[in-house]
Amino acid sequence: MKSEPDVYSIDDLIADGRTHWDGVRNYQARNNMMKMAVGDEVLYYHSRQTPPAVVGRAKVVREFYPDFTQFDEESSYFDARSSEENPRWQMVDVEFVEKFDSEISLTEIKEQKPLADMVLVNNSRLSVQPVSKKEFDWILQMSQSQS
DNA sequence: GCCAACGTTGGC
DNA sequence: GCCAACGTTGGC
Repeated sequence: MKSEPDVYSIDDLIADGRTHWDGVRNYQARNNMMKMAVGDEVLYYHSRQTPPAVVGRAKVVREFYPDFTQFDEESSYFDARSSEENPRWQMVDVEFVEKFDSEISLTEIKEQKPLADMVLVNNSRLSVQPVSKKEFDWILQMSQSQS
């Protein structure tokens, strides 16, 4: 899961303990969230920083339910085409697990041959994307060997 | 801050 | 249902 650190960083997640992942307004990203189950592990990625990087881990603690910001006219995430009866957008709740001692930059990830097929490497625009177990474990390993 | 890549919208 | 125009994301 990607977040712009200016908007909601992993330190914000540490402070909150857990949070609802509101504001996803892309169908592919939404569909990926709808596949998540309680207990699923999440890599936490900071986009739009230099360099962009995986900065830690979280886990899913509540499966998808309607994103309330879509009904809030005050919110920038408001969607007039959505209704409570027929919501377009969903969110999940995630809980903080770990902040890596050293960030795993996108540059380093791109250097790893076993990670060549990661969605992160091939479709940089998707904000919620699937990670295979192999990829997940590989990145976790990288974070442990760097610290 | 720029701009390529991608997603969405809407006219036809 | 195609595709041009537009808006957004995110790496650089």
